Amino acid sequence: MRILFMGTPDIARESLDKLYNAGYEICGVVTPPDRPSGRGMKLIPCPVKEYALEKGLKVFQPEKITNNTEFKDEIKMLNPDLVCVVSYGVILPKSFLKIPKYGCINVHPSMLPKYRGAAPIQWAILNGDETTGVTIMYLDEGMDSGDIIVQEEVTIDPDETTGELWNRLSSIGAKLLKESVDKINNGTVKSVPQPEEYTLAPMLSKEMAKIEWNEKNAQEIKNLVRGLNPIMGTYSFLNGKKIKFWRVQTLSKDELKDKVGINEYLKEGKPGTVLFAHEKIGLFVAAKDEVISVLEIQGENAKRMNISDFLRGNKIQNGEIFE
RNA sequence: CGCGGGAUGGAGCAGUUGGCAGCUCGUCGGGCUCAUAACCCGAAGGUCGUAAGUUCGAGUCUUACUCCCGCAA
Repeated sequence: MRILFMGTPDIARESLDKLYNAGYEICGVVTPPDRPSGRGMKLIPCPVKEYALEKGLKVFQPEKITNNTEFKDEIKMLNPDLVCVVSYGVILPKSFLKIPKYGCINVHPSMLPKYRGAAPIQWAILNGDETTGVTIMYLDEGMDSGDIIVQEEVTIDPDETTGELWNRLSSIGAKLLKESVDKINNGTVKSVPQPEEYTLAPMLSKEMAKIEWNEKNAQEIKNLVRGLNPIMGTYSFLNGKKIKFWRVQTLSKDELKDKVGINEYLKEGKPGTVLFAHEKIGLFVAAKDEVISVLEIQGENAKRMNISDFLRGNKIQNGEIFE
């Protein structure tokens, strides 16, 4: 079985590794072109390309796939039996999908048809879902709309971050992909069409990362923080400085009162107000309803650190306001 | 050569026009307390990222390098 692999990030790398180690012939690896990124605008190869180079696999980096006959001809020459796509980031045209004998299959980290699109893991956490999963499906011309081969559901821990869930789903995805390829290989594969009703998980936008204290309640803020960790982090301004929150917990005002006693801010602090700050106890900020306890934080030009370390060098007074 | 910030005891920070290296916390020893996010007394711990230069004298000024962070992608 000759497999052409297409993918970009680390979640894809794990799947590729699984197939490679299972002994399948990887006849080629397709990744997007290296783009200048990061500090200094250096060209940094994506994880999948890195892996492919390590293993001496043939790498293709087409600028585009639609209307790219040169690339399609190259792929036809490879004569792959199956194409496996994991987070490649581009919708493939029909003319490409028809090339491999067994078609193209995809690993999608959600329970399709829920969360079609670019950011299914992030949205599952942002929405505070209790479960999500991984789907292996055939690719068709739509976005994540093809027939389902297999799905596995997982529960989401209330404190789990996107990064943590991402890692778990990567492993499950790799496992399911390998099993699916096995079935295709021995001819026992079955698939069913997706139910009609679907939801989308669109790409995240930059603006989402700012905490709107007046609009979100404590649980929503917590979901935002863990949903954007470690993709971009959430931020808020304190005295004109951009502060990022990486990990927070929620608690009620009564619980905070039991912990630190009553003070004037706790009585009438508006959302965003620092209700209590102490290097040994923590940083507590008023949300619309309850209280946010900040556990991991990052100051301007600083690195991430736990709240105690941060408060040692950055004195925050009760009553200061995040906005 | 995309723009900018930073590197100072174990941790987080301050250090003014170059002139004995400081703060909070932690650590160790002692005291007080039923208790603590408590308090009191004492101690240890730094060749100030690396290399060179200016100077009587550099954490502080100049140059190069390494690593970290933010923006932008």
